[in-house]
Amino acid sequence: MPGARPLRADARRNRELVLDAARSAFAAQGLSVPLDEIARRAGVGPGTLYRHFPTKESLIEAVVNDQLRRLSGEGAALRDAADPGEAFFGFLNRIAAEAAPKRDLVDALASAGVAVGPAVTAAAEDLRAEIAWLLARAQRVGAVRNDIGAGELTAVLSGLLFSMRSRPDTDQALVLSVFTDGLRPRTPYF
Amino acid sequence: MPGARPLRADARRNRELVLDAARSAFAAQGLSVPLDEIARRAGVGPGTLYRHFPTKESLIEAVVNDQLRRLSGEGAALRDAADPGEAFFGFLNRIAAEAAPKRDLVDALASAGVAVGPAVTAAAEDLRAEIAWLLARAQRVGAVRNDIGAGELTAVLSGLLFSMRSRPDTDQALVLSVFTDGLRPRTPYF
DNA sequence: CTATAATCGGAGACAGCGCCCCGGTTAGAT
DNA sequence: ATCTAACCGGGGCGCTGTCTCCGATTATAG
Repeated sequence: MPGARPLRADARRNRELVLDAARSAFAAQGLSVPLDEIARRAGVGPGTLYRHFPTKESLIEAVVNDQLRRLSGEGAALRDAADPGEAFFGFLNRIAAEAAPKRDLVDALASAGVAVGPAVTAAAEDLRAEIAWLLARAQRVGAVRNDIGAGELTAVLSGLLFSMRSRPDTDQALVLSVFTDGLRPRTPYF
Repeated sequence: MPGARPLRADARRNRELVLDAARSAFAAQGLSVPLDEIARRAGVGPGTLYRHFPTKESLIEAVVNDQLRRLSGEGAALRDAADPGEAFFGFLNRIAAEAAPKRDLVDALASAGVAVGPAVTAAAEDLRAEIAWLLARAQRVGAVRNDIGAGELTAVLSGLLFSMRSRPDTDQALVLSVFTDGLRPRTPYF
C-alpha cells in the first residue's frame, strides 16, 4: 500500500539515520550489535528505533534483504552469459567482494552467530539457488569439477565467506584464489 | 602443587562428570552453551560447577586446551616426515576430522562467536604455528603453491573448519578436497 | 561412633539486551 | 495562527546467563 500515508518529514529523516547507522554497525560488528548502540550512533532514542522497526529481526531484514536480493539479481543476469565458467567464478568473486567488509552478510549467508528471521533465510536461500544454477551450468561445460553438488558448494561458500573475516593484513584475493582453484576440474598431480 | 591435598572422592567424581558433560555439550552446541545446562547434564548443581571452575573461561580451557595441545603435538611429530607434502595435507585432514564433530574446536580455532581466554588463544596460536611450519616445508619441495603465506593459510583454515559445520548430508571429504586441491601448486587452466 | 572439615546444590544478586509505554514536542493542515 | 495528530526519547519491565552465598549433607580421621 504505497499511499497509506506519507511519513512525516522528520520521521522519514530519522528512519534513514537509523538505517544508515544499522548498515555501518552491522557491517563492522556483525548482527549481534545491540540496538541501543545503533540508536546511539544514529543520534535517536531507543524508542524511536523501536517505532520504525518493532523487532530486531525487522531491522536486520531491512538492512540485509535488499543486499541479498541485489546479488541474486546479478546472479540471475548471468544465467545466459557467454562463458559459463567465467560467469560462475565471476559471481563467486562478486559475492566475496561484497561480503568481505560486511560481517552481517557473512552472518546471514553462513547462518553464523545470530539467529535470523525467515525472510532473510529465504533471501539467502534464493541466492544459494542462483549459485547452484550457475554451478550446474559451469559443470556442464567442464569449467568446474563435477563431483560436487549444491550442498557441498554451500558448505564451501560459507567457509569462503567466513575466511574473509580474517585480519586485513591477509591478501584476500589470494585466499579467494585458493577456493576457486579448488573448484576447478581436478587434474592429476604427480 | 600436586600434593596440595587429594580431592575428596565425591569431589573428584563430580569434577569428571562436569568435564564429560562439558565436552559433549561444547562439541554439540559450541562454546556458547549455558553453564546451567552443563550442570544439569552432569547431574550437579550450578554451585558445584562453579567450585571446580570459577569462571566459564576456565572450564573452556580445561576442555579445549588439551585437544589443541594434542593436535599441536601431532603436528610437531610430522616435522621430519619423509614426504613434506603428505605431512602437510595429512595434518590438514587430521585437524578437519578432529574438528568436524566438535563445534567448540571450531569456535576456538576460528575465533568464532564466543570470546575465549588468553590460554586457549595461545594454544590455538601454537597449532597455527605448527601448520605454518609444515606449510613452509611443503612449499619448499613444491607440494603446495608457494604464493600464499601463513596469514592466508590461517584464513583458509578458519574457512575450512567453518565449512565443516554444515549439514551432515554434505560429503565432508569432498568439501575438504576442494580446500586441499586449492592449496596445491597452480597449474594453468585452458 | 563421633567430630570435623570439606562438598553439595538451591536460591538469588547482578548485568546486558530486547522490547515497550507515556509525557512533552513538533510537523503539517486548515 | 491554531489545532490535531504523529513523533521523539528517556525510563522501565522481563528474560537470559554468569557468578555467589549459605544451610544441609556427606566423606574421612581418630
